Parts: sequence; C-alpha cells; structure tokens
Amino acid sequence: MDSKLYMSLNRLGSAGYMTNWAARLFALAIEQRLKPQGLAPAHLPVLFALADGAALSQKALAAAAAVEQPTMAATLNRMERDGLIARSPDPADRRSSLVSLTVAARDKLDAVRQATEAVNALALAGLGETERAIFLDQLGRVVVALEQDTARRKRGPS
Amino acid sequence: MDSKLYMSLNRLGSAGYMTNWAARLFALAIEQRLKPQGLAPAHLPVLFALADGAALSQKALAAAAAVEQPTMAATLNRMERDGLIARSPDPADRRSSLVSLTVAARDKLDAVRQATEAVNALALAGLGETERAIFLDQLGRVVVALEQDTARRKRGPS
DNA sequence: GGATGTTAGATAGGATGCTATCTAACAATC
DNA sequence: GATTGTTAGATAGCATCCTATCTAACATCC
Repeated sequence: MDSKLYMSLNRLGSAGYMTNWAARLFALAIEQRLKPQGLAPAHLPVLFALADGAALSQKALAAAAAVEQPTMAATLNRMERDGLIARSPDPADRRSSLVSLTVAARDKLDAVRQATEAVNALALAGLGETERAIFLDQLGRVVVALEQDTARRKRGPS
Repeated sequence: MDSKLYMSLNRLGSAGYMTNWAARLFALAIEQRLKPQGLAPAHLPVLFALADGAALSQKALAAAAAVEQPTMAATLNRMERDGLIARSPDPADRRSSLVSLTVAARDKLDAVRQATEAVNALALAGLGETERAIFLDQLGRVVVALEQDTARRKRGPS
C-alpha cells in the first residue's frame, strides 16, 4: 500500500543508501587497482587538478575535490609523506603554499588514467551509451539539490 | 576530440567521483537532521533492520548494511555506548550476541523515517517520478557490477 | 571423541571525511 | 598607520570505512 514508507525501509529503494554503497564500491575498486602504485582514491582529485603541471593552493585543491580544508590538509600531508607532492611557499602570500606534483607522481599519471577509466567502464557496463549520460546527468542534479540544502543549512538552519 | 579521456579528467564526467560526492552530501544532510536525536547515518541500516523488534547477530547486521564485520562492530559499540542498542547472549551460540533496539531507540524511529524520507525527496526533487525509478535502477546495476568485480578480485586477483 | 576446519567477534592500524578552533598573515577603513 | 575584519592553514577530536589477525566456540569427520 504505502510504497513510500516501504521504500524508506528498503535499502534498495533508498537513494541515499544505494549511493553510499556504490561510492564505497567505487573507492574499493579504485583502491585495489592503485594500491600497487602507492596511490589511494582521495589522491585522484589532487592528481587530476595538478596533472597539467599547475601549482595550486590547498584551498584551491579542497574546492576542486569538494572536500573541507582540513580533509585536504590531511590528504596532502599523506601525499607529501609518500613523495607524491611538494609544497613551495607562495611568493604572493606568506600564509599559503603552492602544491605541485613530484616527478614520481607524474610518472604514475598514465596508470591512474587507465585505472579510473577501467573502473568507470566496469561500473557502467550494464548501462547503454545513452543511459550513462542520463545517469551522470541525474547524479549531477542530485548533487546540486543536496549542495543547495547543505548551503541553506549552513547559512541559517531555521 | 577524445571525449573519453577528457571525461576521465573531469569530475563531472566521472561516475566514481560524482557518486562519492553525492554520498557525502547525503550523509551530511541526514546527519544534520538526525544529530539532535543523537543519531548518525551509519545507525540507519541498524535501526531499520531491527525496527520490527527483531534481534539479529552482528554478522547479520553487517550483511544488512553491506559493511565489513569490524565496521559493524564499531558502529554497534557506539550505539551501545549511546544507549540505542542492547546485546544479549545468543542461547544457541556462545560466540554470538543478539542485538536489539532499546526503547529509547524505538522512540526515535518515527523521526528517523521522517528525516530519511525528507532527504530522499529533497535529493530527488529535480527528477520526475519516472526518472527516479530509472535512477535507482541504474544505481542498482552499478552496485551489482562493482560487487561482482570486488568478489572476483577477492577470490583470485589474477 | 579427538583432530581439523570453519565461523563469530574482538582488536590493531590506517585512510578519508566532518566540525570546531586557533594562529598568523593579509586587507580595508578611518 | 593602527584597528578591525577576513582568510590560509594547522590542529584536535570524532565517525565511518577498510584489511589483517587473533581467540574462542562451533561443526565435521575419521
């Protein structure tokens, strides 16, 4: 009868549950493929943002990865520890550092692209060409809707 | 030209990136609404699995939530600490405990259902009725594909 | 019925994510 | 140019995930 209530109790009918599940599986699949390279899923946005040789601030990288600043700080600390990135002082702002990829990281970029494309293709193998575009578009609309809610609640959780 | 390579470098074209982003936003939206109740996103699969008064083992709850056993153990420890669940010895197996909801947890179930339905509706507000079904179905197929890959790699990562 | 293998949980260790706060440096304004 | 407000990072503290291991209890099989 009340299919709405039923759905809320059924993980297969809950967009939040399914999205979380899919995200964990994506991370696992990427991790399994990149571990031999000494790389992890959270490195990807950083690697892609700096792949063209750019040097960006921590803040810019956090925005590119859509994570909070302390999260990016921790990720960059691990990447620096592992010899993937280097920080150099920003000549224009003494508070800031400019982050860039090391040669070692640059050498792994091809493997990274291959792994990400392989996982993407594998995950979407059950969808047709048109369906993939629809799926990504719908995901985008879900993100926009949730982003607006988050922003609204940060401004004034009335 | 090579739209495939381009997509792999563009977060908006990466199913993995978008799914991860959406999942974090879902968790945030749920968390903001359930924090006043002393509840968190990871509690939801447990609450729903035990909502009907059932008493399940840790293993069964891990399976219901699709997380590993140590993850469920930690979640249950926190829920026990916060007075949401109780563990009683399984009379049929001395290794195992049966987990059930406390009265305090049961009293929060209505608020939980309301919050999860609100977030679900909000996230999918930009999709039509038909699109939502398509979206959930596609998410399900993505999960199945990734699950198979994970299982394959666990058995024999040849 | 005892050896052998399996299974339920516990524990250790680490990555990724969040909020809340603090400092130091920049910017703006009078 | 000193006060005031803003912004970049650092840090603390915690939740949620994972893999890898260990123990104790069950189950099987000769």
